[in-house]
Amino acid sequence: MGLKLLNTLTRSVQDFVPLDPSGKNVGLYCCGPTVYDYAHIGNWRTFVFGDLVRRSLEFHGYNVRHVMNITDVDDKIIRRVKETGGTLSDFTGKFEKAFLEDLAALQCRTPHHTPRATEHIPAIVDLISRLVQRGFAYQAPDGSVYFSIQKYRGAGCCYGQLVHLNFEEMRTGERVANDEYAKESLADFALWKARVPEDGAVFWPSPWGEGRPGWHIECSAMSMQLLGPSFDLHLGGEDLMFPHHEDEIAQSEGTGLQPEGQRFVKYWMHGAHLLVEGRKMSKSLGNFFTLRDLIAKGFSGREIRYLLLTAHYRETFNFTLEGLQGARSSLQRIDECIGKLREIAAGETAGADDALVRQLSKPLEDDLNISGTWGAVFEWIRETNRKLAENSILPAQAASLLASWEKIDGVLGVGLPSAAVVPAEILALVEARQAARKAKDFKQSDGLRDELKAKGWVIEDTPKGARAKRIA
RNA sequence: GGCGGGGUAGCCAAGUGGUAAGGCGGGGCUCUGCAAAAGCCUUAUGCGUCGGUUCGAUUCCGACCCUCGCCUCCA
Repeated sequence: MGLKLLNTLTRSVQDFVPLDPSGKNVGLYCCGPTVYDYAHIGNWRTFVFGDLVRRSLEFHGYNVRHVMNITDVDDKIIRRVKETGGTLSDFTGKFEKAFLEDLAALQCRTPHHTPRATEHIPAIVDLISRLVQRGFAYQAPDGSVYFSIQKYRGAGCCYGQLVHLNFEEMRTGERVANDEYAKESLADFALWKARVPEDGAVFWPSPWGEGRPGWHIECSAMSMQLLGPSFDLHLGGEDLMFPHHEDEIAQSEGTGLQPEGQRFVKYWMHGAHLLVEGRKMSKSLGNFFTLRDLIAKGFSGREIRYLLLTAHYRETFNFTLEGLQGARSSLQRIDECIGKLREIAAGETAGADDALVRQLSKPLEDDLNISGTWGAVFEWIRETNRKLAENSILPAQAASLLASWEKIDGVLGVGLPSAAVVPAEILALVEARQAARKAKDFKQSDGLRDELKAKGWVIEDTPKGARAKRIA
């Protein structure tokens, strides 16, 4: 069975069929960060979701080309650069670096390309020029260039495919008024923003005068440059459906570069937002966390990743600190079982158990039902523990189970627990305690146990002897 | 006002027209000198409320209540 995904374009779960006639290569574009600050846990949910999509595609044997943009110029960035007094690249470089570090901490596979908007100004200008030539864009009296929804629609193109908006009934609130430049129509959006004094040193030359790219254009320019005018998948948070992705479709398909009958993007996917402690994240509620905040509280990227991956990507997820504690316990349960299998396998290798791999991965095929896969994983863990308890697993079987888990973990990405290396000093204390126990000097042995605990190691007395385990 | 998600045990969360996965937490047990660790077992006659369809509904239909998101900063 193949992968099925919910396509926002059709609002239905569809079989995933790549555009590539050979059925092998897949182009994947994930809307990346705007680097004006550290990404928060809500942002991370979406990026981890993107990683799950990529890993799922790779699990199914596709050769994925994964692109994630770095938006390093926008209103917020310009404002903050001005406040800090540094240069644009110094400012954005810091947050871009942090972003990539955090992405790695969450055990996300690194995208093959992470293009920066500021390094693609020529491609952006070319794209806008083409839209102007084709009559879909115009320069307004304020010098900015806008995309005309009306002209686009007039040419028989459809605007409003991802969300069903009734433009006649749209509320024209403050935000609209604030964004009013000199557009011909309210729905038009900026492709090129004319330079204003507040921009400081942030501007580039263009056929329409000095200025900078609008919000959506960099994604169109960079995705089409790296993946072609028509590619397979485009992902983002649900809030990006409108206007960001809707506008991307318009300006990308407005170029007319797509092959006959092909869309800019075949499958659009959107990840739901999260709540933190049951409430919408906000700084004033004190439930606004960056990844760094959570790591400072003692949680690992791996634990955070696990928690973010416990719920289906299209459901609002309630992220809590209590949940993170639970994630730690759940992961330990997996680690214990894998650790025991490793001891039994003792370096032996074997092929994966295909039936088991299929059983665990099957739910994921249905629009990434990861909860179903976790359910299957834990059922398998329990069954394995039962066999482990009765000593009925042979080394070759253990090796095969490990190989199977490795395959599944290729999608889940929670990693295999690293083989524990117990320092000699700790080992000596464990042995001393064993000797004391043998001599029935329990006062001494309990003292040694306390000493080990103080050093961060807990003794695990098993029928096969004592063993030290680091306290998480 | 328009559009779109949700309401399943103490918490998190799947799922199905035929009688509720899984995780955390709790409880019990095994092991142990005692513990700890680990493991096993257990934990919803019930799926927002009220009606309807049906042999049968948590699942389909209708109404209502509550909640969240988007409607030009947004993951």
